Amino acid sequence: MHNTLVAVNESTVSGLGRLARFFGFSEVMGRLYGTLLLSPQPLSLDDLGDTLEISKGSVSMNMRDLERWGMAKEVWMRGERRKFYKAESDMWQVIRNVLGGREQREVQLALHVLGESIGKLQAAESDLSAEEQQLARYYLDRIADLQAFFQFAQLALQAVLGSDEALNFEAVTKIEIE
Amino acid sequence: MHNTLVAVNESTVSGLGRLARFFGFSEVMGRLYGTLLLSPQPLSLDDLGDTLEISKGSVSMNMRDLERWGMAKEVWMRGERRKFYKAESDMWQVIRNVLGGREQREVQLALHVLGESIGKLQAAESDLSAEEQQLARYYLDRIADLQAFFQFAQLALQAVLGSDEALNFEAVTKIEIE
DNA sequence: CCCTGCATTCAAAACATTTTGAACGCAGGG
DNA sequence: CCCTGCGTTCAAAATGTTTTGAATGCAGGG
Repeated sequence: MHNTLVAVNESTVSGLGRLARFFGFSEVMGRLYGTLLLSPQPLSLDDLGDTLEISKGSVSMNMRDLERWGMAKEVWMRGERRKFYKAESDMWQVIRNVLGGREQREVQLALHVLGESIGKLQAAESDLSAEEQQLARYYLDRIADLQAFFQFAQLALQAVLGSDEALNFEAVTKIEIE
Repeated sequence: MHNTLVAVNESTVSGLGRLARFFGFSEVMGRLYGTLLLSPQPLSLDDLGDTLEISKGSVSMNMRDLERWGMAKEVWMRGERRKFYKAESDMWQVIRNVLGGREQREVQLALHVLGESIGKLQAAESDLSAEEQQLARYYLDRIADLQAFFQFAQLALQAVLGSDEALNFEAVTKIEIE
């Protein structure tokens, strides 16, 4: 195949590997996604393993993750016993999958823990010495800052996730940070 | 110290450790930041090492990173030979430091590489067989999608970074994704 | 009901990252 | 000019993660 096509393919695949790492996925996942994205035809697990020079086992496991995240889909090829995959090429869909799954969970967990901490500190107030009360107030201030950050993140996520086709930033234009 | 204060401290510190991992930093960085954030007084390297039960070397290296990212600052304590640190408690400042440094670099690098790929494909077009030309067009479509994603990310980053005190999402309300 | 061609699993190996602590360097005090 | 107390460095060790490939499972064809 032509030089240029190979070079562009490689730099795109490794760029997507990099992007995957950046988002906390494995690099191989990104490379598999890139390979599928640049293939007009669906590819089998063997195709993918041969192209990227990784073992069957690794392909299998990483493809499972790609499917879990909605980044690739199985395609049935008539007359074929093997599994074939194609990339989910709607970027915004992929982004929504990731944000709506992992990131949203993180934010909600954080807000839950912070809320609990505030509750505990308020409930314990009468048990505390004067010195401890002062520290408790200090903690409450810091925790309120963290809470504001995560609340903002939650609103931003909802703005992205709340739309069907496109992102809707108008929903967050109202947010004010003092 | 009171039970509740200890518990809240621990859950906040480990939550910030988790958040740090999430953003691609080391967990210890997050824990150091959390410890400083919840301390009304600046802390020395030894204080930090004792509190978190990590070695001097690790404290030293991680604090260097925290400083590099503008998450902690050195504080001069009169009559003290040791270094003391306090957390940068303005969350939005911290966020801008991280987004403006690491993330922005990533996005710009990606846009650069994608632009180069497009250029190469266009320049090579006349060298390609009919079949290769078809593939090149396919590549150009996929790459244009990636480009749109990163351009969007760039605009979003600029909206966050362009403001002094607060975030300004109005700057991105105009963006349309088809 | 066996055989074949795949996909999946998982323990071990390879690899990568983080942590440690001993050695070193440096500044300030005496 | 040495001594002390601290910070930093860095190679080795500990730990964590990813990859591999042999074993296993499973479905469909004959």
